Amino acid sequence: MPQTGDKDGPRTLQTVSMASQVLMTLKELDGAGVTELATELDISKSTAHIHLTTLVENGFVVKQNGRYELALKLFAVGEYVRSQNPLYRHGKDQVDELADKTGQYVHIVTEENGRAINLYQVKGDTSVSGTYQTTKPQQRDYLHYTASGKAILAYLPEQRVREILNRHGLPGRTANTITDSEVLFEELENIRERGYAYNDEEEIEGFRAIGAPLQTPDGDVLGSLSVSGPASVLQGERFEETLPEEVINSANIIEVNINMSNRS
Amino acid sequence: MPQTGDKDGPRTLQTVSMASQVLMTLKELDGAGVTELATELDISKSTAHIHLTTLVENGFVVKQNGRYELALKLFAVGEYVRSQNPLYRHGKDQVDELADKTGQYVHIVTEENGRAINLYQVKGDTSVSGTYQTTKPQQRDYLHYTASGKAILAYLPEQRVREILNRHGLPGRTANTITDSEVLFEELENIRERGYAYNDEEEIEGFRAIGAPLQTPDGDVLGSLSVSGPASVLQGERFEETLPEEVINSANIIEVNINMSNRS
DNA sequence: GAGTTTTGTTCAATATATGCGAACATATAA
DNA sequence: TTATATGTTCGCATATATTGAACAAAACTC
Repeated sequence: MPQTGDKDGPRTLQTVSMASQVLMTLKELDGAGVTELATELDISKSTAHIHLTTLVENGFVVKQNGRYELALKLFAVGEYVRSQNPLYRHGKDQVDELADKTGQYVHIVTEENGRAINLYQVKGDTSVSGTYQTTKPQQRDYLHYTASGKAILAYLPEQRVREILNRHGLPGRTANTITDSEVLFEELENIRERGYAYNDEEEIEGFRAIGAPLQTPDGDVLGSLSVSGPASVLQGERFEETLPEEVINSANIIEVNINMSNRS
Repeated sequence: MPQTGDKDGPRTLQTVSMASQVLMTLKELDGAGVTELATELDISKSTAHIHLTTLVENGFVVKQNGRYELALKLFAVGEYVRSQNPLYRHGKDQVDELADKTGQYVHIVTEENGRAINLYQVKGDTSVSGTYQTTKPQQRDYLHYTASGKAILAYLPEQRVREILNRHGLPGRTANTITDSEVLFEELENIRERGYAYNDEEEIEGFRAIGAPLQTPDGDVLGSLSVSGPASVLQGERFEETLPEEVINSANIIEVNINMSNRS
């Protein structure tokens, strides 16, 4: 059958799509052997083999003690991609500064294909130490249960928000996670009125956050800046006045930095 | 002709190799349009187009204001790859600590396909501020003109070192860069005797470094740990005694951490 | 803001690269 | 050692990638 029944929309190269799946499967499985991969993707061993060989030849996969694993080249490429990102380039210093000032976690987040990408994060020195950073950083990257994510959603065209919800849904995480789209839209309305977003233990029990959007002069969201920490610290006036102000301030500075760099 | 004249060694999927080239070309060009890419890779516009479309479908490329660029998904994948790396997992904390202690730059470096990969780096607070970090971090990643790189080469089997030299050569950077392979092999001998490597302005004028290998109990090199800073600071007893000791100490701790995690 | 050039996208046809299974090779287990 | 699983190579049939040409949409130009 030509171009398998998939309703892929545009015509695509199946071999390349398979190669992409191979990469993502190696990520899922933390590396794999030929047979394992073939089973997982439901292809023949020979096909799995030639895919892996090709990816090795191109440096995206390495064969390490008998297993095929994603290569560090991907890390190098990824670093390049981040370094090209304007939000990262012009926001990094402010993140460092804000983390210093607040002592909490500070993140710069952006959105791609409806998912959150953590461009840069720093742990201020009064924020939870002792709580170990899990090795798998929570790259679970939904937008609806973080302050950064909601700050982005709030300033995205409603149409796009609906698309994202259809695509990714609103999975729950804690008792406070917003899992109903009507509730979410009300929340986004509140965020727009307020100018920044709260996360009140919606992702992790005991963790709160404040997130402000980063926008272009004509109102497009580029991403967001957030501060997060234990609910015991982010509370009272600090949570309602001081921190929001500081986050907004830093966000404004980043916005200015970006605009400056766009003038020639 | 089946499998074009290329002497690729093993049989590979040309479509996938082309897709890889597309990705790397987008990196080289900092993004490109369809025609530009087609010209660069000497393929038809339609082929370039379907490749790009496929990579977009798979999330590795995004179309941003009319140009195709590498997607942040690659950054996310790259972060995952790094997080899986034992050297990073068990070395990061030591890097932070050593940067604190010395006040200089500290790097953890490893090798892949004969090139250096900077797994993690931190700038201690007394190291050059004012000198701006260039936006393109010097991911030029040759092994022969850095302390980290030479520390790795010194403990790699000579056969592999020769392969690497054949593959990548010994391009010069400063007046001090070693560009002759015989000189390099002598230097590697010295490093083995000493137990650590020096970089005396071989990469950047005015910059020195000290690098120690990170090895498994049976002598395989996993990577290296290095401290670097201005030649005006890295000099005298500090350069010859104190810092080497501190680097070696930290390196040993990392080695132990890794071994611990391999038991059971 | 019409005309012109460049760039992006779609399509049908054909040659060819891809995916498969079977056979062989190598590694691991019993 | 034999047995079992895993990895690798090969030839073949057929699905599929590449192409050029035609069309569409931008982007300049004046």
